[in-house]
Amino acid sequence: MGSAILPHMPTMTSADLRIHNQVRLLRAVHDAPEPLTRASAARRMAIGRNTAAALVGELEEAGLLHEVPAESGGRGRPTTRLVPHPAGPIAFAADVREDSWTLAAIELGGAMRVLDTGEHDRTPGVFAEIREAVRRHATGRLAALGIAMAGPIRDGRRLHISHLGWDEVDLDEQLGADLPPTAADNDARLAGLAEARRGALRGVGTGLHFHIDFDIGGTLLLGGGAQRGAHNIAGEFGHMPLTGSPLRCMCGVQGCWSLDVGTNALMRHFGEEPGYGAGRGFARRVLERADDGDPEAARAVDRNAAALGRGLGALANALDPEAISLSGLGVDLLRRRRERVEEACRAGLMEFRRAEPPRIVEGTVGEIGPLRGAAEVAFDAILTPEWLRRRL
Amino acid sequence: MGSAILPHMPTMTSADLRIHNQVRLLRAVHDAPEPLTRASAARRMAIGRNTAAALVGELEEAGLLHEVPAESGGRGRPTTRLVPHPAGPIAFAADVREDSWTLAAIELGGAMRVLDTGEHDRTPGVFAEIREAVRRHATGRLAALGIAMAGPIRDGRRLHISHLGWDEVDLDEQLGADLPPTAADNDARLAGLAEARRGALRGVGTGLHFHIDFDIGGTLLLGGGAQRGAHNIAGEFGHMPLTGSPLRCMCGVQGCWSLDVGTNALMRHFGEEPGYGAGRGFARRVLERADDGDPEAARAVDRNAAALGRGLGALANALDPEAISLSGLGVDLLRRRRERVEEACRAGLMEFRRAEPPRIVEGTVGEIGPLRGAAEVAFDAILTPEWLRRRL
DNA sequence: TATTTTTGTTCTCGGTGAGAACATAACATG
DNA sequence: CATGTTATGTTCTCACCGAGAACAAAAATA
Repeated sequence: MGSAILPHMPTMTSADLRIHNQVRLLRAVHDAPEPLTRASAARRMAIGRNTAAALVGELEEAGLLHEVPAESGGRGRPTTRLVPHPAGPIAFAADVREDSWTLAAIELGGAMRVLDTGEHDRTPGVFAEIREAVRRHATGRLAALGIAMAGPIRDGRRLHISHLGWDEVDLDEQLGADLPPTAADNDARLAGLAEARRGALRGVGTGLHFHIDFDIGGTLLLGGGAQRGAHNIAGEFGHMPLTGSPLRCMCGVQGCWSLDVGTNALMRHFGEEPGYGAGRGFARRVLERADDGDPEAARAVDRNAAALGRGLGALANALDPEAISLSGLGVDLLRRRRERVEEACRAGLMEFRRAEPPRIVEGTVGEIGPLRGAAEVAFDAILTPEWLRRRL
Repeated sequence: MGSAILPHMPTMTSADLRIHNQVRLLRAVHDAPEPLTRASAARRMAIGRNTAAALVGELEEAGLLHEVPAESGGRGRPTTRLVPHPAGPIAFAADVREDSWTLAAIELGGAMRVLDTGEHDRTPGVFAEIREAVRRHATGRLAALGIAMAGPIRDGRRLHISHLGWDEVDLDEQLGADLPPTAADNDARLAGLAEARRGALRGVGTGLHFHIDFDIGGTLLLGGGAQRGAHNIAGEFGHMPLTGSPLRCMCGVQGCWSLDVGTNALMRHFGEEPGYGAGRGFARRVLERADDGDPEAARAVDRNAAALGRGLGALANALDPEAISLSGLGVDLLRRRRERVEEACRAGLMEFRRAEPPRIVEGTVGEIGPLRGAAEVAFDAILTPEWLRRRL
């Protein structure tokens, strides 16, 4: 009783109602774990089979959906599966790591195919490479582009990626004007969105996802969407002082959680200078040594895991998630030190929350989380009444 | 491009479309800063004047809206103001403080009238008093009840209020079954909701509100709604370790922000035992002495303000609010130490956020924030297609 | 071969909001 | 005081929608 967000209540005519239902059908096809038929779509959408038939007919006419004979499934009249139309919209998704990039194509329903990858010199010149790759692979079906970036993107277009030395890089300027509609977002957020749509947090009303690499970043997930904030730069949970570090962070603040969780913290434990690039190998070796019984490596991993748990507990007090998923190094920490993470989390929970702590789970989308999430935000731009009105 | 929350897309027929528009009109009347006319409602809703006339006619017939002659406003045919129907729904709102309670009635549009107040003995017996007061004042118009509580309410009905010694108090049990549909929520969250709907955060897409009394609690506000969490117990930002306190909090965790912000922190500064009741007077006297130049009182207020700002900075990194509003002691701290709060906030912001920090503003709803918020959640339950379908 | 099950197709019905045209009632101007 | 202007209200027609029922079709089962 009493929902968190006031429902969006747009102006609507009968024609708008039709578009509304066409979008619902496309969204249902896109999100369904297994292919839909007309009758199953009608049931899922609580509409008549006549209405479903009309919607499917119009979307096929518009080159958005297609029907192919379904495998025989027992008694009853044979039916068809609803699949992406051969001329239907395709989204490109790009994932920009700090020294490499990947471009993939995704169609309605989520099937993904990697088109191109490359390395880059850590300058904004990477966007020229991506632009070129998009141009090379684009067809008339290309409808939207999603881009995952390893850092915050203020207002959706101003990049601040401190470990690449980028400050106030303007994405629109870098990409130029001849790309399809483009949405860029932070890679940790997109990884979280991927878990919410197609991974460990599917169906979760309130969730948190954290990606741990050199440091930790994440996103608050609400009803299948990611909380972006006023300027699109929410999610920097790693830059909250949750574990009492006396050190100054490279973000400009003292005491960030990121100083205690992630590869940088492992490196610092051994007196190494935190940095990027070769650090991942270092973290891998620390984990291996800890597995092999090296006490100092074990201590470093213990502290990382405890710090992770402490922060998760604090965030659970504030945001009350049903589940928390982890990716990157978070999966490694969880597999090796689940009890320690959960114990530290529990210690950070207010007394009355301890009987029912949030579930802490491994993300299931894996390393393609940012790419998968970029695909989802591209399709979010497609599966709208506005886009469909222009297409019909 | 790409909204945070996936839009809710319900099944809809022509009849549903009508109900949809009737709800939109009622919501518009409820939320408008000044009374609407038919023509202004039509403009605001982007519908024809004929449709507006039909909607108004049906809602008048249903006893939900009424038209009274509007004051003459220049040239043009005289029109009418849309006002609550004399037989229209009324919401009751109750605010339960730790030793007193208030009951008020609110009609569509937000006009509020206090019906009853009382003191209570800090036991759940207060609910019998409220039940009795509701019964005494109820008429056939009573449609919903909202209740503000000074503590978390798990799953909307299980109360945990540590400073009253309540643990696992079941609200449904306490209230009985013969009240109208009831929504209970935390007072800090309801105060935030009040600011979002009718106060300092009106129109803000992403906001934070904090209420400071003995400690600090708040809520994340998104699109006019409050983020509740999986079990309705989000918002305990005060129980995150944002300011490095070594102390153990009464919530069961070490290092909570609430140990450094609020009346309890002021009391502790002077070696007083944190507690409730008389503490507010103590806080008032500390503020007055600080105003009068007492150096120790000034130091205590300085530290409180600095701790407040530090925590706000950390939360701004994580949640990226456009604005942050404060109530209770927060208004006092802001008025006296705005520079200190803002400076500490800025120091806690990541470097690239400092050019555009979130606005920090005084809440404008005032002490009736929780009551006003309780009224809003009660009306959220009324202004729905489901409620309207039953009513028509 | 007949029956059952599931899905597809056709038809009619009643709902909606839009837009245009006209009507009404005020105020401003000459 | 008459006329024109402005803003709103009312009426009418139109074209859109989805629902529900009935019937048709194509499979599997008995």
